[in-house]
Amino acid sequence: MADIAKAVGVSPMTVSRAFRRDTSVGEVTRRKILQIAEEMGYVFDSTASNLRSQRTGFVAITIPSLNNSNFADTVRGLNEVLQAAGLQVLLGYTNYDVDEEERLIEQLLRRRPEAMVVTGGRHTDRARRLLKGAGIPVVETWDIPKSPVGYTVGFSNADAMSRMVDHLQSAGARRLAFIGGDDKGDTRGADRRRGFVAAAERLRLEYQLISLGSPPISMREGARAMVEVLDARQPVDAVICVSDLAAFGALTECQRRGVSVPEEVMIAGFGAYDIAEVALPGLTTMDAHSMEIGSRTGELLVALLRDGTDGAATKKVSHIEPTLRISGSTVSR
Amino acid sequence: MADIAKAVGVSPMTVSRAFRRDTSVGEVTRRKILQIAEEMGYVFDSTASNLRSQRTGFVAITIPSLNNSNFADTVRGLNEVLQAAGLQVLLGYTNYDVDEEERLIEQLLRRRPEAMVVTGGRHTDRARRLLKGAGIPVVETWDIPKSPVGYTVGFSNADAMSRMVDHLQSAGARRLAFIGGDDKGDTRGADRRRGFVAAAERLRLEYQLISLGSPPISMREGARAMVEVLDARQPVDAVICVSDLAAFGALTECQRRGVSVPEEVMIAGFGAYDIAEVALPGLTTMDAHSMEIGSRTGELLVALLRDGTDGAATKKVSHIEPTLRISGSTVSR
DNA sequence: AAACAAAATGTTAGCGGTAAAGATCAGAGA
DNA sequence: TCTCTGATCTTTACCGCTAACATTTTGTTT
Repeated sequence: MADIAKAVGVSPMTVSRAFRRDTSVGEVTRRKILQIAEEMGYVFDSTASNLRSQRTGFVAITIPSLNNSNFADTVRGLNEVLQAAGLQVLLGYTNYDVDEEERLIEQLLRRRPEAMVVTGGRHTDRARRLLKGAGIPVVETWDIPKSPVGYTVGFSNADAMSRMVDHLQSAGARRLAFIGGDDKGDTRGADRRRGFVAAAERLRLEYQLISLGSPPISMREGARAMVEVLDARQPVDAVICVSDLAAFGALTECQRRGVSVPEEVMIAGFGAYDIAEVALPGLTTMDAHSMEIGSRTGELLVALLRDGTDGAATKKVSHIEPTLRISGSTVSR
Repeated sequence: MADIAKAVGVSPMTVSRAFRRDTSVGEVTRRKILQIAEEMGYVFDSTASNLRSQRTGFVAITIPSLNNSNFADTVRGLNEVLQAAGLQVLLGYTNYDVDEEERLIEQLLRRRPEAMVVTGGRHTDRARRLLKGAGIPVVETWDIPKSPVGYTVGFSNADAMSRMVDHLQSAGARRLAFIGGDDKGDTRGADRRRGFVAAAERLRLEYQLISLGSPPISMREGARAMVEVLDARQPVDAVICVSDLAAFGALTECQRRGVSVPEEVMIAGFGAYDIAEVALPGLTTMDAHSMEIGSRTGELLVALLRDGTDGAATKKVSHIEPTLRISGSTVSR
């Protein structure tokens, strides 16, 4: 900046101002400064700016896995809003592990983000302490924790699954199976299972639980679990899967065996992946509005960072109600 | 740090040292410093460290879309390697637009990343200038550009598609169709089409090109394109799609109409998405090793950043040969 | 005990921007 | 003509850490 200042014949401070929109610099001067800067191949150095102004323009987010298109959609929704507002997303990847999450949160806080987004409501004590002590807005997504750290943008996985069971019951299913991962790490999956069990008992339906390995659950594993279900002694009327990927795997396994869906067995998924719409028959699923979770979080943060935390118009909890999408895999036309 | 130094009774420099592993601090002192820091709720400030040491630990990457699971896999592979090496990925999202890419590259360079990864080999002149002038390792991925900016980790999309055409010809196809997006932005898609056309002409096969809208191409659009193909006057033996998603859409459209695959029409995709393996019949596809592109890029960068650019053992171009995965959609069992 | 090497710690001076407050200047109004 | 105001620009100091170099402490050898 000093070099540019010398070349243009102004003070470095004026050059600094020229690179920001909000400040008062003569239009002629600004243009000349930017032009000379471009000619000199100068690229503004945010690291210095960040330090002095104590503002980084970072928003950090931790997600379990980028592999999962639901979370990828959330990141996409978030990034779209934040990138437009000039904020840079810092992405961290916990691999469904709360200890890894804690490490990651600390790493990310060192970068002095202006806000922090985490997936889910379960964290280590130290992670909670770090988040609370950071003095920045914190948003927990994809869940409605009992005792949230800060803001929440999400829904109840248990309730959503409960509604799915209601649907299957009204579609005529009496004997159910739930295909999901183990409890370790994936709280959302575990919540869905809880919701399933609660609803099945409430409605006095027979049910069984098929547990796969650790998440993320893929299509192949869904197919593998369906083998187990179909080979079991007691028959089932409907299978609910933690995700549409598993559900699609289950569906193909049925087709491979000539088991007709939904006549002999109904199949439901979760997440409204593309595959649910395109599969034949279409998969009944619960649309959690993954992308909207991200964009709503982004909008919340942009508002908070613009107006300050004391802005009146900020609810602590944004509920995003999942939408049940009924399709051919649970209802025959 | 000054506060901690006072509390422990050492100089701030020693505190600074205690937070880094490489430096010489007495084991007792270090432990005490870290303990007091934890008690005081201190979180290391990277922004200051970055400025003074002129090292940020950032690696920036631009990708067309996070929506596309191939690119998401690449980011995952990259992030896994870099996160393990203590580097933080800065993600930017170009939306298949070179002007947006240019803006993004400038934004990212302001953060002073230590390396930059871009997708594809087509950039604006200014973007090339920025990349070359940044004085950091640059890697272009998912392509083998004629005049690369720096390093390359990728493959020839045209050659890969050409091999796919060879396969279909040897499987008996004589009349082909190619389903892809328009040329704007998606160079990889355009390259695949070029490869298709070249191979079809080399083998003297009849062919037609079906163009969809702008990328990313989804399953639904694949189905829509297949309608066009099946309704057309001239029949085809085989359809090649730019991606497995479109191919799966095309497959379901065939099933909806009772057109048997591969007997009446063969279908091939690209990208080795999960769906290719699980679909019934399985989709013949070209595995571009998306995740390996990311992890290889990560390893290259870690090596470069450790040993410096002048390290002898660094080839400029890493070719990752795609693997043809033949499945039921092009060969009947 | 002297001599020396290695390990541990301290001192000084920035890294490249910008907050805060002050200085200058052109044009408007009295 | 003079004051005043807002726009434009400058001065000064410092953000929180660490490179580079200086110094002290500890341990080892003869």
